[in-house]
Amino acid sequence: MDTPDADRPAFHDGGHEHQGCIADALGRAEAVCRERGARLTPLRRRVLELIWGSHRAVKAYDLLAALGDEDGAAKPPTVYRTLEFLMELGLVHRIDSLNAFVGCPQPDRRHSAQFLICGGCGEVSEMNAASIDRAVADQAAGSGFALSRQIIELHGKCPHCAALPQSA
Amino acid sequence: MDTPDADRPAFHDGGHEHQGCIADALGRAEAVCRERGARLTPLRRRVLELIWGSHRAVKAYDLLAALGDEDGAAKPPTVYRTLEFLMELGLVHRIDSLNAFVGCPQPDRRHSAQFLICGGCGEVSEMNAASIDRAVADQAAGSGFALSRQIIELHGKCPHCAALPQSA
DNA sequence: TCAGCGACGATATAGTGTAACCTGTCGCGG
DNA sequence: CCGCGACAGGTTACACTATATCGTCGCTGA
Repeated sequence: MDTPDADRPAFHDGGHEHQGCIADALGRAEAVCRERGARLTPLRRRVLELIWGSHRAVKAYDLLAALGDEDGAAKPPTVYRTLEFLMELGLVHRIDSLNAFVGCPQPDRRHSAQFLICGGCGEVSEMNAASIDRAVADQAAGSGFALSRQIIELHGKCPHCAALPQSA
Repeated sequence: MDTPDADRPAFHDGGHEHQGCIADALGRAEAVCRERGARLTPLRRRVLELIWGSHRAVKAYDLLAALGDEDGAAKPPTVYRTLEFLMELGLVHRIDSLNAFVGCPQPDRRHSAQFLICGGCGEVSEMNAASIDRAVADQAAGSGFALSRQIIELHGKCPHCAALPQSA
C-alpha cells in the first residue's frame, strides 16, 4: 500500500565532492542561527564542520580528540554542550544505537527522522518517510500512548556495500 | 489506512498481580533453553527474575548492585555476559536510548519489536506491529537498503500517566 | 584419565556522559 | 563609566557504561 516516499535517502559513492556538503551545512547553520537569534561561535562552527567531515556518525570523544589536536585542549563538557546546542537547533541528530552524532541535511524543516545505518561503510542516511510516521502514530494512538519522541534507527547494508562479495 | 494491530501493548496499573509475570517469564525461559539446548543457570535465572521485577527497563549496573547485595559480589563482565546470553535467546531486549534492558514477553515467537516507553512511570511496553514493519521494510527496500536490524523506541506518556494533571 | 569446553570470577581499563563551579565577554541601562 | 545579567566556554572531578584478558572450576565425551 505504501510506496516509498519521494523524499528518498541517498548514500554516497566514494567520489562525490564532499566539500560542497560541508559548505552547504555551514550555510544552513548560519541561516538557522540568524533566524533563531543564536550565535554560531567558532567552536560550534568547528564542531559542525567536523561532524560533516563525513556522512558517518561521529562520536563525542572523537570530536574531543580532533579539537584537542588543534586547539589547546577541549574537555568533555565543552563538546557535549556544543552538541546539545546543535541538536537544539536541529543541526545534528544523535544516533542512540551508536552513541554518535550526524549532521541533519534539512534543519530548517520540521521533521521526525528515521535513519538508515550501513554496517559496511558506516554511512548514515536520514529519511523522512511519512508512511513510517503514520504507522507509528496510528499504533501509538491505538494504545492510548501520547507520543513525544520517536527513535527509529535501521541497521543494514547500503546499496554499495550490499553489492560487495564478502557481505554474505 | 492501517488500523492498530490486534497485537496491542498493555500498560499495567499499579495493582496487577506481578508475581505471575515473573513466573510466566521464567517458565518461558526454561522452555526456550530446553528447546535450544542452553543452560538456564542460577545466575541467568536470577538476572532474568530481576529484570522482570518490574515492567521498567533495568540498567546493567542496577542488576550488578542487586546481585552484589545478595551474593558475594558480581562484577560487570558477569552481568554483561549474562545479558548477552539472554538477548541471544530473545529473552530480553536492549533499549538503546536508555542503555537498559527489558524482558521480552514472547521470546518463542519470531518478531521485530517496537517499544513504547513512558516518561512518567518508566514502563516499557513491547509492540509487534505489522503495519510499522511493513512501512519500514518498504522504505528500506525503496532505497536499496538491506535491512538487518531495526531499532524503534517511542517515548511519550502511557495512558495512565497522560491522564495525570501535571503532565502538560 | 584427561582434553576440551562452557560458565563464571577477578583485575584492570576503556569509553561515555554530567555535576558543579568558575572565568571572560558583551551589550545594556543607570 | 560602572554594574548588571546573560551566555559561551573552561576546569575539576566524578558517575555511569562496557570490554579485554586471564584464571578457575566442573562437566562431558573420547
